[in-house]
Parts: sequence; C-alpha cells; structure tokens
Amino acid sequence: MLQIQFIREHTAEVIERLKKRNIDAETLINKAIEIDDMRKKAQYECDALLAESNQLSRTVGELMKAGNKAEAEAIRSRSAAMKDEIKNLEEKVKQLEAELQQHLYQIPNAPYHLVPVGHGAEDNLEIRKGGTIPSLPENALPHWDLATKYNLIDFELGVKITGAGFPVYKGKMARLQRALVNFLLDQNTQAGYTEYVPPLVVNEASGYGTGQLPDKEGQMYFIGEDNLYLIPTSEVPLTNFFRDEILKAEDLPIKLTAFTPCFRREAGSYGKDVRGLNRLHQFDKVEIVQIAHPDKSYQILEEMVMHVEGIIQQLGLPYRILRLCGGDMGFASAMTYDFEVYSAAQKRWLEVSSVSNFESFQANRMKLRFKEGIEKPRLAHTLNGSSLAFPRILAALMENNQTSDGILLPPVLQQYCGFEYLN
RNA sequence: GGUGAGGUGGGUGAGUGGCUGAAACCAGCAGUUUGCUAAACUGCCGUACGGGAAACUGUACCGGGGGUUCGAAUCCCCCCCUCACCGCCA
Repeated sequence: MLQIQFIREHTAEVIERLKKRNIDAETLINKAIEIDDMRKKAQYECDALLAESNQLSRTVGELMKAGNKAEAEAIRSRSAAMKDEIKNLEEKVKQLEAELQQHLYQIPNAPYHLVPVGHGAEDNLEIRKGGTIPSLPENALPHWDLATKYNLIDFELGVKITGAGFPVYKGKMARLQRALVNFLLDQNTQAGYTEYVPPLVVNEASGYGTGQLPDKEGQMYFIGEDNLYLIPTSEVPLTNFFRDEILKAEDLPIKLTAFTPCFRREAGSYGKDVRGLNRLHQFDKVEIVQIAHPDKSYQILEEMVMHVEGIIQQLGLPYRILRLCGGDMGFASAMTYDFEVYSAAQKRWLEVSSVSNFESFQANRMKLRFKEGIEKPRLAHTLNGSSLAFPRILAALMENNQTSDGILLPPVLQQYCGFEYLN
C-alpha cells in the first residue's frame, strides 16, 4: 500500500499517476487524507490527556513516598476519574487508524510515469520483439495433440488422481522439465542471484506482505486446519524473508532466485484459454526477486528484463516484450513488463514472464526497510519476475519445433537433457 | 499427539509494581591516542505516530489481545509462536 505520508506530501502527483488506472483517484486520495486528519487530531487529544494522566501518577508516587497520604489520595481519585475519557479517546484513535488502513488497502499502486495510458491488453505498449515465427505446415498440431501423439503428458490421469488443471508429465517430458529447472537456475545464479529452496506453504502474515491478502484469498489454496496457504508464486516466500527487517544500505541489492511449483485456484477462469497447458492449477516456475535501493530500482527493472530476454533468446522462441498499460497492470505494481512467446500452432501469444517493480508498495505492507548510515530507516523497493514459467514455454517449444522426427529441442536444452528430440 | 521451558532493543541477555524505553556485553557510528592491516580509551547509538522552522518535545511499543491498579516489561486471563524431551513417521 501507499504511505499516507507520501500521499500527503505528493497529493497531486499521486492522483495524477493513479488516473492511469482509470479509477476515481481524486476521491480515494482525498478521503485518505481526510481520515488521516481526523486520526491526527484524535491522537493529539489522546496524547495530551495521557501526558496529564502520567504526570498525575508520577505525583502520586512521589507523595506516597513522602508520606503525604491525604494529598496522594486526592490526586489518585482525580486520575481515576480520567480513565473513561482516556479509554474513549484511545478507542477513537484505534478505530481511525484501522479505518485509514482499510482505506489504504483499497488504493492500488501509483503507476510510474512511463506506464502507458489504456484500459486493457490491447493498449499495452510493445517495446520490442525478437526471434522468428516459424511457418508450420497445414497439418501442424497444437501442443495438447502433440502431447498425446508422443505420449508426453497425460491430462486424464491428472484428472483421475486430482482434477482438471493438474497434468501428469511422462518420460522425456518429465526429464525435459528437470533439465529446464537446471538450465534456468544456472542462468540466474550466473547473473548473481542466490538460489533458495523455500517452503511451498506460507502463513497469513506473508500473504498480507506481498499483497495476496486481504483481497485475493480466493486465488490461493488454503489449508484451514493449519491456517496456511499454498504459494501462488515463490515471490511470496522469497520477498517475505525480509518482512519486518531493517537492512543495511550496503547489502542492497539483494538478488534471490528459486524454483518452486505454484498453486492457483484460478476461480472463475474457464473456457478455451484453459486448454492444454495454457492455464493450470499447479505449474512450475523459476522466479527472480530483488530488494533494491529506491534510487536504483528502475535501472534494476531494466536489467531484469534484459536477463529474462537473454534466456528466451537462448531457447530460440519468438517473443515480444510489452509494457503494460495502467488498466492492465496488477494492483501492487508500479510498472510491469510482460514477456509473451508465440505458440505457432495455436497461433497466439502466451505470457511466460511478468517482471515488475513494486516500488515501496509491498515494502510498506511488510515493513521492509533499509538504513543508510545514521539516516532514518526508509522503505526499500521490491521487484520480481518469472524466469520462467514452465507450461507455456513447453507449449511453445512443442508447437514451434515440431518436425516429422518429433519435437526438436533447442541446443541449450539438449545439453541438459541428453537427447535431441521429444518423440 | 503428550510433557516441560521460554518469547525483552540489530544480536546475546538482565530486569517481578513507580527512580526502566529498559542494565551489561557484542555489533554499528563519531572522535582521541599508539611505530603499520590491529588494539585501547571517550561519546553517541531502538521503532512508530504526533507537535515544532529548528533545538527540542509528547505519546505508544518488552510475542498478540483483554483485565487488575492512580501507575504494568513486571500481577491475572485468553490466544499465537519458538525450543527441548517423549511418542509417531519420511
């Protein structure tokens, strides 16, 4: 969430930036300031009363010690009489703080100045594209048919043991995924990211920290008995490593990577988009996360984009990079780049990575701060990106590289797999 | 699942009703001194929200929430978490 102090000091700017999300920013922001004004006033009154009460209590102590019982008794009863009033004021301050918090939770992150204006996917700005879209023969198959033809994925077996959206990978396809894990993690560690194996379930506080809660609990699988959530992305555990921490400025940036399965309920998204590997409840992903100094975060965002682009190039897939417009960006992001690869038999672009700068939006929620010398602690910036999400990469590789001998793997993956063709 | 112990500032760790926002030590910052990377000494050193141009100052916070009291880190109740041992088990 945005900091109320920042909103107060940069009111016009925040409203202007938020307008890119096509919401009534002015009303939201003015309301926040209005609640905060009331909060300040209530706190001021409450503090003054508490100060008086503290003073009286101290006096009682001194008088008692001096043996002046009668006077102590008089002051004690005065102090006792203040209790109700103090309680009421404290109640009021708490209530206003909660109200402000609730209100701020509803305000999305303010888009960065480079974010294009727009309402939906059609307004995203194409930054650049690369690779070559293959020209496939007329009888080219979509990946779900290739999966059956070469006995690579069993969708029905997944339905049997779990349900739709949980495919079972077999033989060379299973091996290919293990290879992909190694290839991607190697790429990331070579770029300076430290590899982690985090837990796949997180507690409620972590869900709040990265912004899945309170609004999007419907998207996560919840283990009620233990009050834990299955992670929708490893961004959640990785970023929450630093919740409630004050880092040293010289330790920034912190670069992390992890391979994990990701679990998403995808409630309400049924239809043709979910065919084959396009949208799953469980999928594998390698993630990169950075905790950055605010002055460096946009430079780092570009570096992360270059890094992901380099990986996709090595996989030989035709891709395009989009800068998302204000209407298409996630709630917590200040600027997002999406990577899409072209899946030539489906004849459509598939999102395989999303790289975002959250600025201090997540950091504010999770109190992730850093300290520079004797300066006061400041909120750090958080960034993350997929490098990469597996299923759609697999779909594109299968469709684009289909030959009469099977699916020809890109050379980098051949090294990791020990074979050339999926067949 | 059973039993026991415990949750205090960046870390270790004292503190059982007012003189404690909290000893001491370590780490960190600033300085002094000695013939080098080093040591010794001195001072500073929690966070948040208010007020103030600033110096400074008010309030809150010792896992979370309630209660007792003029006054709570300290006493009482509930909850959460961690650790140890036992049981079960990969």
